[in-house]
Amino acid sequence: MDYNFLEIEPKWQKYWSEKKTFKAEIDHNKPKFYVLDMFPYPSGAGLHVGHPLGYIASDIYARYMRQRGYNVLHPMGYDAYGLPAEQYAIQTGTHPEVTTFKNIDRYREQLDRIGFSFDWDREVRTCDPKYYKWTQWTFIQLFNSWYNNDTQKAESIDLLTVEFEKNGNARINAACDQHEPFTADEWKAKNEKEQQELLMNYRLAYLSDTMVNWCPELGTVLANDEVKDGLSERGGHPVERKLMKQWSLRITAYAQRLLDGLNTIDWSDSLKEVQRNWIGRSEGATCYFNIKDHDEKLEIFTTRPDTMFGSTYMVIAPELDIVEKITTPEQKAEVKKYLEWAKNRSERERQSEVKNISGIFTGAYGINPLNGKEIPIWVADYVLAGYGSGAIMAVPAHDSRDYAFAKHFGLPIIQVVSGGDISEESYDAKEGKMMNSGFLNGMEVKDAIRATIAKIEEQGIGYGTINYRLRDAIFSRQRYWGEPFPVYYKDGVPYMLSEDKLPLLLPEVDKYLPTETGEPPLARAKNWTTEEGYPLETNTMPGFAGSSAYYLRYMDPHNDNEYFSKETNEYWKDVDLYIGGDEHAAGHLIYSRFWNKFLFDIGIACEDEPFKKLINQGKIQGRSSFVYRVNHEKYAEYLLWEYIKQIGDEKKWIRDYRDGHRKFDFYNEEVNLIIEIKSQPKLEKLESYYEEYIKSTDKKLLLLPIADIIDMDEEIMEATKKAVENTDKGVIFNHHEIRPLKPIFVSKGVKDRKLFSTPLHVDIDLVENDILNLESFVSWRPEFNDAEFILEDGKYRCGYEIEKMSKSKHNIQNPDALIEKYGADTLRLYEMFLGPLENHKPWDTKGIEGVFRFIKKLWKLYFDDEGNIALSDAEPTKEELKALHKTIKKVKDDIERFSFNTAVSSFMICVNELKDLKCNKRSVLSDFCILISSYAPHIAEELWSILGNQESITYAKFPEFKEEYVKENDYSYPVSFNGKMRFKIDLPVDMSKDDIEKAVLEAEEAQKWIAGKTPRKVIVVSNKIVNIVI
RNA sequence: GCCCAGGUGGUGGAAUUGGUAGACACGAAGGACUUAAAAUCCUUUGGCCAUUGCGGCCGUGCGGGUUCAAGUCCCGCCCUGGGUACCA
Repeated sequence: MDYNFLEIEPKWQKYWSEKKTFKAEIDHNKPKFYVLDMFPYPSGAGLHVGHPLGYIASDIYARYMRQRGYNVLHPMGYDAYGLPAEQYAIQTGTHPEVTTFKNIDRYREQLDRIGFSFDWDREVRTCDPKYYKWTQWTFIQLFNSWYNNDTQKAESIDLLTVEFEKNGNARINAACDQHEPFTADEWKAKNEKEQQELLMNYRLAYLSDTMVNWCPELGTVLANDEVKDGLSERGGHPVERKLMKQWSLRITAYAQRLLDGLNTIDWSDSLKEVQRNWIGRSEGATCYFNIKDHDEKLEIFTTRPDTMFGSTYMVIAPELDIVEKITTPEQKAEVKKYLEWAKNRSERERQSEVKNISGIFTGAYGINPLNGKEIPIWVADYVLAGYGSGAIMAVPAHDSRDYAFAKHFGLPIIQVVSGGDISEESYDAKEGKMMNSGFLNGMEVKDAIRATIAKIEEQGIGYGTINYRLRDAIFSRQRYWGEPFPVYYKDGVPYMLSEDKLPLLLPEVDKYLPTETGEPPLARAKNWTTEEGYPLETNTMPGFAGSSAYYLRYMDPHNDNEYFSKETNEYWKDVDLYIGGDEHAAGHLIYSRFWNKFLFDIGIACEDEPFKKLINQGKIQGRSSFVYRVNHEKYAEYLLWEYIKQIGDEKKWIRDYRDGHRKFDFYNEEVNLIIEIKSQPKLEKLESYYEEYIKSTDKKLLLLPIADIIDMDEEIMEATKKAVENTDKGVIFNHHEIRPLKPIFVSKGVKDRKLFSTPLHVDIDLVENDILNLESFVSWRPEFNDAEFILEDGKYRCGYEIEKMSKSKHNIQNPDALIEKYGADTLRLYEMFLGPLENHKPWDTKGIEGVFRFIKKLWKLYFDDEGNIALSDAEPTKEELKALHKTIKKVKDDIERFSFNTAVSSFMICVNELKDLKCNKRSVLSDFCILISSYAPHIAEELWSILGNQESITYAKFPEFKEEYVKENDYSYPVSFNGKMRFKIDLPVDMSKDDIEKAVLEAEEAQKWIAGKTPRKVIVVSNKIVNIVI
């Protein structure tokens, strides 16, 4: 019987699906284990080989844990809202749901062919009303909550209003935009609208005028993590700053908890680092500086209060209102000009520009509270309005930006921390003793920071504080294809729908574009109002809304009364293993943690952190192939240059490309060489053109007519020749190597190829081992029918480069084709064998053959030469047991430390050994079958049934490792001399160190190296190594 | 600039706690079987020198150091990839 994966694989996929083998149900007799993949956005292109990488790894882990006796939850679903389907809808009128569902079907089909052990009964789609009902529900809860900094958790807004009635806001310490104190009476005096407006400052989901990233091209705002380098992450369109009324989530309230939580979870250091940077905590002090001749104070934030004595000027961000208030009449005009200029610079301009130093003096002076010195106040756009208070005390001696600014405008620089030279650059390190700093002198920086904070607190002019870079998450999108907000407006004030009205269904619209008046597409919906006629919100939620808590919904996906039941949540708790790409490090993974913490606060979720262990699988990159097309012009130049090298000293020659005319490509003192190219004067002008030029120069003229290799009219050619011959200075140069006008491709190794050819992507299917199939190439690109190929050793060798997989690069590897050729088991094993899961690695199909050979070898262990099942019930030999148990240990260890690639090689080693031992023992092969079943489930199921089992191998017990089978009597000691391994000697494992030393020194080989000398030292490490120092 | 990860044969990678560097594969070369091809099997395969066998020297980006012993630890550099950027 041959290994026929085309038959085996669909057979077992059908079996699993029919028997619901992977259905997970609460079972209190078993420990739970939750393995989750980041659910995919179903794009139109389908899966390529990079997608399943993480899914295969998580599937192996899930299957392994089932065999270890865990109750495994391993669900899959779809992140179904997204821009591509909407863009397609705008172009074609097709409802995004139609496109999305079609893509989902295609994804499902592809996923099914790889043999994943998902519990498909739990599938969720974010665009399903039954699902987004709970996204809307959570939004209502966020709206109805505020964050209490005293208790460090979200609390009900109703309790807050009760407190306002009683005491005003005096005793409330909230994460809040409201700083003005008010009394209970003042609160009660407010009308409904005013109260609502005030409460908006407290709510965790709030509506406000916010500076947003507006993308005109996409017609929507974007979150900070959706903008890269001033361009939209999707589509790469320009993004500008704009003030708009938008829903936001007060994620900043959770900044400290999001930071602290990182210490409790098992994520990679680099990923935690990304999150820490994104949150951007900095400790420092807030301090108020008096302004000379003004009642106003200037609030500043600094992380270096210790350097306050070194502050020689202050800077305010141009956006701040206080600028106008304090500017002196003399400076008014200048400042106004500057503010105007700063305002009109777009965000992208500001970012892409080489750091220009700009700023203007306001005429006002601040007073340094520690030494009473008057220091000038400047306006400059290197200070950002959005961070801290938008104003700084500048300490040029110890901050590089202040330093550059001070140097530029000639402001004083005073060193206050010793230990660095500030003549060329600032000394930013927090090390050294204080100087020029009054009461701080002689202190270490750390102590000085503490002392300064104590001092300003004592004087009541400041306090120690913490700032975060994290911004609130803007939650409105002006799009159609997203969750509608459960919000209506009464008198311009937003109210939540009652929960029994959920889900608020996404309405039908005639077009998916904004309205003529610029309103979002939902404004096109008919009767988009409540029953009472109040208008509904026309924005929709962003992509991260639906993906922020899908892992919780998997626990109880069909529950229409609750998000998920308490029972299911308390059983499944949190995700034990989460696998996905690192592109979500700053977006999804922060939002999810925030969302989860909020649900935890309101008592819905029982765990504070959602993802205990997280692994980022690396991207699989494509390996593009290239052919090198000769650029005729450059080639001619190259040949010419080679010629020059032959005739003389090339150093005297200059290559010139000026004016883009490329008339005088090479020249020296006596001669101009001209390469005549396509773009030349009209025929009638040509003769006079050259004659004029020739007259104007004393030099000799060497003309290279390359009409025979580029399109040059014969007449023009003649005219050119004539022009040259009319003078006595002209020479016509003909190079014998110049080739006819045809496309030319040079093989990779041809000398100086880079100088005259340009690489061109070639479809990877036309290339094998970097050798191009010329016939297929020409039929792929008929326009190169008459092309000439410059070969090496009779072959055309292609170049290659590792790049992102994409259609335009012709390097897409589709898993379907590989599954047809090798089967899903081989694909699974190969993707794991490629390298460590977390590495980015190039896809290269060369290696898949080796894995396929291995699978076939494994299959053959169960059969004799005639192809009949041949299994023996005899006792396994010592060697067979050793091979098996070595592998059991290795595979178990490797899976548990997520080293999937090394487990595959230990499978290979084991099969090689069993094959050499001609092992056909049922017990050994049976255990091995279980070992490999998580990696290659189809072949394992088939062999498992051949072994006589009736049930699926899914719940077979993972074999137990027995030390006794791998124990050896002897260990082969490597013996090294001065650290260099010289020979090996077999000695009993339990031999004493003294005896080992003796035995080694007496060994015949040892004598050669000792060479009569006395060893100075002998190091014996039991069952490891012996080192002799001579 | 700053932060993080990494640098090992022709290629992907292995070496888990400082203890035999290059496991396992790919590719390449040679051979067996075959009319031939495919498939399969066997041998060799880090570099250099020696080659009649024995062998020897060098070698984990570079330069130092610690150690009986360094791919692994420490110091200083170089390079690659990623994140981030007037965040005070």
